[in-house]
Amino acid sequence: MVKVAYVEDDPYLRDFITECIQHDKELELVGSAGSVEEFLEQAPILKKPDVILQDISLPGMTGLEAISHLKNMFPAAEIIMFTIHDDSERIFKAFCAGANGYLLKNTSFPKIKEGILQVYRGEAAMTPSIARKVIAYFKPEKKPKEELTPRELQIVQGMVDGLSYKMIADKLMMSVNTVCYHVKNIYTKLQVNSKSEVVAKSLKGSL
Amino acid sequence: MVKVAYVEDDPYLRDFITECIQHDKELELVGSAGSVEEFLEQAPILKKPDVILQDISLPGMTGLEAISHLKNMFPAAEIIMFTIHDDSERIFKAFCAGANGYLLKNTSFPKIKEGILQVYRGEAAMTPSIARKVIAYFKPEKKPKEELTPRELQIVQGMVDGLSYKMIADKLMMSVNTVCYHVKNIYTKLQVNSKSEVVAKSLKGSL
DNA sequence: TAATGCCCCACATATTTTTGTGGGCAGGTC
DNA sequence: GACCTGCCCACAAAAATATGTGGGGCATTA
Repeated sequence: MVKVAYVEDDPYLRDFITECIQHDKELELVGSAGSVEEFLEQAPILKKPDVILQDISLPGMTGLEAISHLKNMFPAAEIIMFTIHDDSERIFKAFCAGANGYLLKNTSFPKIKEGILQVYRGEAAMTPSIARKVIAYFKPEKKPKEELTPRELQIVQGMVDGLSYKMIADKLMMSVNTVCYHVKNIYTKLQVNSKSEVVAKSLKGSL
Repeated sequence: MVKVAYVEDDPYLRDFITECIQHDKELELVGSAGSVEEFLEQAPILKKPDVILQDISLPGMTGLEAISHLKNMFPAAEIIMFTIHDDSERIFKAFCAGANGYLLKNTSFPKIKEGILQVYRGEAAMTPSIARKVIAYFKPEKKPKEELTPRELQIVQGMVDGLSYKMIADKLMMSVNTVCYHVKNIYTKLQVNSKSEVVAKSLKGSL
């Protein structure tokens, strides 16, 4: 039996989901609250949940803010965000904060259960359209208007690696003067004025 | 009918999956090959696939290398990687290269079909254990053994923003000498020797 | 009290980076 | 041929960075 807790301020939805959980042979409802504060109050007397289904829009503390508190109170519990919000910012914040699931509220209960079992098994659970946004994060940004030449890209890589011009020169078998020559062209193309700006731009923009 | 193509060198698996596709009322097999090269040869005479199921380990060109070629040949097609490989490097590369699905080979055909329909709808499809690895990417790395002080963090932010020491000094209302003082401490704590290394470390490690 | 950590500042010097000028070569295009 | 692009190199000088030394103040802790 997977022990599940659920934090949700909409009483109708909370009743519906808790009923479904209680009637499921593989799940056990161990807690339910209309706000994070209420749930954290109950926490000391609850069986420890394996999985917490966590709404985001709540009175008082938001579901996102709740994550670190929940992780403190129940270190072993998996957290699934359950919400109408599908913006990348919230998705990103939830996963960074420690959630391992993110389901939209139009998800059927069988799919919710599937997600609960997935995170319980150490996997992740996402509504497919959320997954799409997650992997969009990895897609390279549009290239700068003026592309860097192969040699320039090598210089940039040396910068990112923390090498001085002398070290880049040694590595690429050229003179320090040639490094300076390429650096100047790179600065013009990227519209920057310092080495650290190149590094920052490179690491942020996937050159 | 969703038009599906499948590239797979294992003939038994290819036969099994193609048979399943051919017998499914919602899917239409429009192509099948034992290697990328073979598939690209057939391409001009194929109906354009909506979804390409793409193995990674292949004779000749790998499935990862194939992605850009496939995107060129079939710009509108969605690509699902279908493979035994579950390492983060291949996952990362596949999504960066343009895939929107990544399913492991132990996935049942009904789940494969579900993934095909998901990407066809503009969503993403991932085996849940793959999804876990994807969101692990967002988890903050462990903090450095020695934490930076509040003032040091402000200096680091100035570096990341591409500011010179003089500009950081102006912004934080201190002298350039004080900036140098803090920079020196930062370098010792982070075990680096240059500004660009701090920037790189900061952007890679979520200080 | 002393020790420690954080913050602040000055000065000095060596090294590195930034920017400008000048020169050359090779390959491709018109 | 002339022109463009990319690559290579040198020299010069100003600015920025890196590193060392010395000094001070304040708060906390033993």
